[in-house]
Amino acid sequence: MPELPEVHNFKLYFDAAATGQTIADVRVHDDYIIRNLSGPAFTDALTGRRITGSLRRGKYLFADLDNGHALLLHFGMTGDLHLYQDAVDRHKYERFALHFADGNILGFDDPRKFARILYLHDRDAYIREIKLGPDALDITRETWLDSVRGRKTSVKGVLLNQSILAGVGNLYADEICYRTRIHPASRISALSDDQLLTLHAETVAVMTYGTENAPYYKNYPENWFWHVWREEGKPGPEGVGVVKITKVAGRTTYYVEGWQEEVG
DNA sequence: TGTGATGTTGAATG
DNA sequence: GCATTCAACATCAC
Repeated sequence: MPELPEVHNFKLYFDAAATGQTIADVRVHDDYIIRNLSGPAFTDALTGRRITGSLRRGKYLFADLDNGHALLLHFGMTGDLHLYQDAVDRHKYERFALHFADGNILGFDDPRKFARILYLHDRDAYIREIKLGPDALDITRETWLDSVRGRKTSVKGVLLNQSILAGVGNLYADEICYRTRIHPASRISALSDDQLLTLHAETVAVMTYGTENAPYYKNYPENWFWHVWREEGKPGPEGVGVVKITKVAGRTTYYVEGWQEEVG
């Protein structure tokens, strides 16, 4: 689920469910995903706190607390939020839940346990520490060009690098490459400035479209590239080219041979 | 039964 | 120190 648009959706859900709420209790069922505190310490740190707001940057969602600290929610591959009132509605893979003073319960579900939950004393210091790049919705052309120049990796390797820009994941990266007709395995250094700017513009456009219209990947329009064209050897969209599956930057990658030309 | 999965990290290498 | 690559993480679903 969670690339930038999905996490944007989580933020909307979180704000409606949690902002302004006071945490009356925290129930931890499995503290594996809480990376810097034990379950009991996590409960101690959060109990009594009020949630004052949230900040999304890339795929990272930070909940701000009334003591100036913050709670990081990173959803990994399978993280999800679930608001409910009755304990019987708890989801099977809930790992912990915030119990609010008004009786509502916000569960954090994560079957695969790749999520990362951290209690942070200083949210901004943490963002600097992990060198999280500018949000993919906001990155300027100048910043993009500056941070991409001199790199030797693939186009897809750049798009997935959260220090260069935050928020693009594996599926959107393929979509962006398809739309720009750039082969994902092309060396970024082999692209012209025009191509780099096209890549930037399409990245922002796809992320913007996603946040506004398709916050959940299964709801994408039928003509979105990777959503439909996921079979090796199939003709590409509108009969152009042939769908190929390969690995780029360590991730399964779909592209259309004859439509996206590899350079460099 | 085996394989792959929307992500990140830390170790290894250049 | 920086850039890059890649296995590892834990578990489920097909």
